[in-house]
Amino acid sequence: MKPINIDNLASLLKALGEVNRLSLVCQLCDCDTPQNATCLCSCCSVDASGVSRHLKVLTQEGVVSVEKDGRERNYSLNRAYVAQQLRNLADRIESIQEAS
Amino acid sequence: MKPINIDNLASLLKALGEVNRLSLVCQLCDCDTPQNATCLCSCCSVDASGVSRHLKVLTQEGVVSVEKDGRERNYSLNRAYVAQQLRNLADRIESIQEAS
DNA sequence: TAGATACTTGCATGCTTGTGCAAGTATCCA
DNA sequence: TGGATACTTGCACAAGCATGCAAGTATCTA
Repeated sequence: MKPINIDNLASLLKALGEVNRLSLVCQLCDCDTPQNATCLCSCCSVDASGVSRHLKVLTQEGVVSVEKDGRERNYSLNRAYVAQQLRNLADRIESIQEAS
Repeated sequence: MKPINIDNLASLLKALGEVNRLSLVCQLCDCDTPQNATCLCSCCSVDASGVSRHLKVLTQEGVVSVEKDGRERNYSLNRAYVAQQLRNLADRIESIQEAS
């Protein structure tokens, strides 16, 4: 079983553990193309500056990626990375470890 | 795909997204028998009252279960539940949704 | 019964975090 | 060039959260 870096994992989970940020992630789940910040504003109850800040946190944690296009920033979900982190923890939780 | 209740999931992730709480969870991962609070104190850098409060949060979120035995409380990880929640989100994140 | 052990809880404190507003930067287009 | 659009950032503020200490409750044991 892979070792888990608790600090890193905790900050990823913390990033996902805020309602508006999780809403942003779920919104991006449902899109097969990158979305800009204005579009993403519609799914959560904060103003544009709040969304900007939430997206910054998600970017820093590797949850989303940004691509600049003119005056827009297009965000896409790092599906494989986030899913892998979650599954890694799920695996660790479900299987009793060897004391090794 | 199962619908996800964002509020509930966010509070579960928030509960897991604190370093000391995640340490407690990882500690419980490695135990095949319930552990009491004193024993769990060793794995995180807070005093007994802090551990007590963290375990309370984890209990309220369904992450762990308590069983009282005399003056001790024995905690065990709700492995199936937590793993399922994490995998459910991972599935949702990895598969592009139908607009349906 | 008295003291020890296991855990919880009230209180105070300091740090972090989410938020809106207003101002700022960058880019587009007429 | 000048205004509109897209996004970010500084500031202020309120609320939330983690923490230790000290006191409290519950249970055990000598």
